[in-house]
Amino acid sequence: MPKVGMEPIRRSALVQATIAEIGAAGNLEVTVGQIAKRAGMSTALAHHYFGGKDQIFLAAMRHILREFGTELLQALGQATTPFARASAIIQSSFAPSCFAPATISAWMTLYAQSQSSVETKRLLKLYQRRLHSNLTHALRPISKHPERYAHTLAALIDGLYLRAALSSACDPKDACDAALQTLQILIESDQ
Amino acid sequence: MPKVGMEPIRRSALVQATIAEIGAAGNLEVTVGQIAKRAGMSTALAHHYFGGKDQIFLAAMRHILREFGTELLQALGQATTPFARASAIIQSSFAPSCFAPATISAWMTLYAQSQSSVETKRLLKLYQRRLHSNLTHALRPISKHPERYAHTLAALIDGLYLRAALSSACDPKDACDAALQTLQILIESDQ
DNA sequence: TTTTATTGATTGACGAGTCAATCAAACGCT
DNA sequence: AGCGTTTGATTGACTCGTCAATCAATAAAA
Repeated sequence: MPKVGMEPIRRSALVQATIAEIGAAGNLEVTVGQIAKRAGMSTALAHHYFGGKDQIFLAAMRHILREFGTELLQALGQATTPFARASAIIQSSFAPSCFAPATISAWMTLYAQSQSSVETKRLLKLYQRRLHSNLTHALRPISKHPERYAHTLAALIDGLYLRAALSSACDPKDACDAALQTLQILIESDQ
Repeated sequence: MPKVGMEPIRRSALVQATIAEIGAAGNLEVTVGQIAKRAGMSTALAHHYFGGKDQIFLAAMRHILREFGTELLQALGQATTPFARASAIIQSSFAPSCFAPATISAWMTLYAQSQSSVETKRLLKLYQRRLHSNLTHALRPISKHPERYAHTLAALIDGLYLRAALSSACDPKDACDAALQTLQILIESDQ
């Protein structure tokens, strides 16, 4: 029953299916056919709307980044003190949604692909810049070295995420606590 | 000119070629044909010695891990104080050899692949366990929370490496300094 | 003559992207 | 309301390329 205005629906369905399929596979070895099937359409249609496999993957990456961005923004909105802002950034980074299998796989492939795809690298840098800038802004009123500590904390968040995501032994809660504690220590250290 | 005892030479050549090829491509989209060509032999021979593509990749990963391990061991041998040991671990993690394009790509694919390959995951966990245990051992005499700080520092190292490796803006030296400084702060914090 | 090294050629599978064709809604005209 | 036309949606079938893996054959040491 072909109706008009299918494009946004189809695109969104494909993005969702891509994320789900990446999550199920654990890596990028996912065919357009699989994605299209999960999204309930033919491969030809997927190509019709996205042009190619790369475009589909990039759209999925962008979707995840955007979702994370809005979540973070919301958390920041509720924070009143600078310290609360920094805490909110950390807590958002370890929110349950960041640990859905599909999200983890997407992040890992984002890192891996950024070596060979300029557009992927651009996306990754965008995320890193935002995180850094948010942290710097939060730390400025309460630290003597906002830039430097922002860099350290950003890296710490990424590293803790990596460990929590990849080793089932270590859970998100612990990672979050470790980051928060380090924030505390860093701030106390330059009183 | 078929001689006897070619196996170790061929295997080593293939591992080298694999790393070089991964580095050139920036990801795992590398064919057995490319690897074999670079190593100066036919694809059939590569299969003959390794059995399959996966085995070749795993051998390359193991090689990188082993190389890193010996480098670290050597640095640790020259350290006399506990603090020097911790510093040595950090400095080894940011040694120039860790930033060769091929090594970076291999690390990233290691993370990405660990989601879908149990053997790769095993390798990654091995590295993480070693790093953690080395750090704990170094920190025990100089910190009240060796385990906890080891975890934090290990994550910090990974995170800083990630950023230094992926963004050309931020170089290994800065990353190393940031880690060393954080080590200092952590230790001072529980005096 | 047995074992090891070596490869060219081949196979079989898989997957991205294309195309021509179909179908139905919307649109415009009378 | 009736009728042709355009436009977007949709797909099955197909092409073309790639690549992992295999095999049979050759060559030279041992």
